[in-house]
Amino acid sequence: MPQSEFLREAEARGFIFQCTDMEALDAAMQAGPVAGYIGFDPTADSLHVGSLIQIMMLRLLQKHGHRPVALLGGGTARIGDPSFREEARMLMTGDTIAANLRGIEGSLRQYLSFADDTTGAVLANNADWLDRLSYIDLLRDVGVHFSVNRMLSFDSVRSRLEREQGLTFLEFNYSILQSYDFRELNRTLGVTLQMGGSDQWGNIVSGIDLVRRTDQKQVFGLTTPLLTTASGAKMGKSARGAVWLSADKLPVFEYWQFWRNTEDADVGRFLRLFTDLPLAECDRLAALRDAEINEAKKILATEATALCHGRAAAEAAAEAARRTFEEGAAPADLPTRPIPAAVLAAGIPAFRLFVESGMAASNGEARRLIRGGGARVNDVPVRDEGAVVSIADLTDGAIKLSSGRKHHLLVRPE
RNA sequence: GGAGGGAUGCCCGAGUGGCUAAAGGGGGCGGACUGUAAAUCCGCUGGCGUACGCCUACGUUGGUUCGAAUCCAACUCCCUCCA
Repeated sequence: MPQSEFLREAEARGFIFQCTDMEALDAAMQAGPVAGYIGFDPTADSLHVGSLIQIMMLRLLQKHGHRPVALLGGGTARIGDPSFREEARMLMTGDTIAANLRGIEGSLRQYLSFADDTTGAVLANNADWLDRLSYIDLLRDVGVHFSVNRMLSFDSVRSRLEREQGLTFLEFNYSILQSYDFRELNRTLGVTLQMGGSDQWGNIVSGIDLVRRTDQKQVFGLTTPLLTTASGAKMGKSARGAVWLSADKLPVFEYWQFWRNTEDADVGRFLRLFTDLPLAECDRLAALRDAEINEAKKILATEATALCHGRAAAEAAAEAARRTFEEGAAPADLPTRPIPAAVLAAGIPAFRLFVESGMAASNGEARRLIRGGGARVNDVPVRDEGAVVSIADLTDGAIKLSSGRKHHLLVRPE
């Protein structure tokens, strides 16, 4: 049982999967502040829920008086991590990467304090050092410490070799660069801990070896479990794609809904991982049964959303959900879509309105939705495929469109 | 350099001349049940059109044929074995 505050809470909340040397790390954390880092690949212009456990881990680190370092892989993004991927990742251009870095930074700032003090978070970009590397120097300095035999034995590499897809030399080098990152952060920022998902174990251990061999220093690795939902699905996918942390890519209301729809069996685990609520409170909420657990889910949703988008936005989402689902009303804060008043005046077929408003991807999809009985206008099912919507359907200046039970939108003439 | 195998819809994967917008599964969407859960069951799942219909699609380009995802040729990429 660890003694340091950070490790104790991290363990109790379910953040820890494996540690390279729990006792020594525990001792180091009791002795003084530790700087720990996690790498984020800028593969999109926003992080998503799949990375959230890592962000929360950095947050926890900061809470207990240590320094979190977020490393953005601006350099390694140009290679792509082969770990457990079926195919080589697409190579990205510099412009794309730069735009992605900006988006990710915005999310990180929500969760971490970048204040200028001993626990202030630091944002690093490995492009700052990787871009300057000279190939020969790298081989002589770092390459000699890597055993190909050993690299081949890593699950991540082996699985790719056994597959038909193969593995390019480019990807094979990812682990070397990640190791180099660790050493670089250790040298410049005194970082002695790398954290990451359990799939990063091999890469993390490689970095630790490198630091020990070249700098004769002990550094640590700590991994989080791979998160799946209780029914086995990958965490972080919602009905409509990835659950983004950026409000530009996923409305706050949808983000709140994602957490609200957590499976019963996951409520306790998610409360502990993704909210700041005290453990005792998490346990109490998770113990609720049947319909009562819905209250726990609402708290989970509001707390998790508050961390990401701010308390006010989270409360607003909760209220919008309450009115939509518990009162069946059409509140003003549902997503709204403008439509030219003239179009509405002339009357528009319902299926077309669903397409225009973005509720359906094509006329065919909208028709199927109607045929399947899932389309509603102002909460009245659309029975007839040829039904026409017009000004007569305006209610309080808008028309409510629904696709299924959970997706609603207001169309407002302008 | 040589020999062989492969490329099918969002994904996996059948299909070896017309009955194929293409089996089956997964995923997704909708419905029922419920608690805005899970599990289960049912329907739908290329685009356009109210519809008999039209268009696009089985790696690329050409060809054979009344007719091709299916046959032929060349090309591209991937895999396996040999050198």
